[in-house]
Amino acid sequence: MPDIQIHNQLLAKHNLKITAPRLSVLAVLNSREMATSQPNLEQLLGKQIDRVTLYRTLATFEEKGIIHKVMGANGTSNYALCSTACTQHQHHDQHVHFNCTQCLNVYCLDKLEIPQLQIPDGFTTNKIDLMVSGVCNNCNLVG
Amino acid sequence: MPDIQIHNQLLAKHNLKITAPRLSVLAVLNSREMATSQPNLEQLLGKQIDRVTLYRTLATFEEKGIIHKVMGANGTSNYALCSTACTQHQHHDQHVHFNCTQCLNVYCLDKLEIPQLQIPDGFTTNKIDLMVSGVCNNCNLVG
DNA sequence: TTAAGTGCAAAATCTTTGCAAATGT
DNA sequence: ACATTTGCAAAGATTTTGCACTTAA
Repeated sequence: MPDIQIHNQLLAKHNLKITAPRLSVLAVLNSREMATSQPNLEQLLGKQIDRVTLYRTLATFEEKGIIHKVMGANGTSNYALCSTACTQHQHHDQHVHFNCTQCLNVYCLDKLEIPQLQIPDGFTTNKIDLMVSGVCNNCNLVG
Repeated sequence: MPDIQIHNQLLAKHNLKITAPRLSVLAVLNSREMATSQPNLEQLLGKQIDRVTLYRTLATFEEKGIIHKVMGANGTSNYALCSTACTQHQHHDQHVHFNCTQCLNVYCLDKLEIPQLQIPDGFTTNKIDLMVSGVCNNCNLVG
């Protein structure tokens, strides 16, 4: 099935109207195998979408569970398409992320599970983020 | 030894002049056993320090290795005094943090070590942040 | 004395809000 | 037709920069 149809269905499934800006955000995110920062998205989308609409689109998508937000080590938000396992109420994003300090890309290290932790009594856990910072594969090659 | 003397020495050790704003920042950070957000610091310091000076003070302290910055799950910066083990070039902050989604405080869970990870070939690791989000001790009692 | 540090004002960013026009269903 | 969504403009918030005045050493 072509991507465009998948995206149409995805929007329809969440009672969102199928509009050009939304489809272009999905297309860009789908084309990248890593989480993409907001400024980066803006650049990739060019004038296909207004800056404000991008903010609102990302917020809506996150609420609906279509994408999830990963915080970079520098405090910027990065966005990636959710796997089908994500729902509106529970994101399945429990793997390690890697934030390259040079290209700023955020990689999902799906292979690495987040280890079990012994949280102190009285504390309730909702989410665990494990972010490794350093230099990625690509940037190490380039030098 | 009284705190003020310790703080004087700390500043002197890093070739920083001993000034009122810097001492008040140290005093506040010292009085709190958890990492404190920038807006929170501003509030706690009141008009003891200009907002811009606070930004600059925190930046200087971080460079010198006097404090370290912990990113909250929502992307805001939180600051805490470094243990004596921190140097300018290497922060020893390799423990788990807990970010309460209600009071927004960031706790250092010193007891919990960050587990060893098998990072993929070609990637270089500089820093590992493990942030648990949820509801803390206190807020669970009140809530 | 003098280099470092501070505070104010102002610029540059980043993010949100209000509202009229456009658009999908 | 009508509620949703968009884009612009403008407000708000956050962070940085410039520069003259102050202060620690």
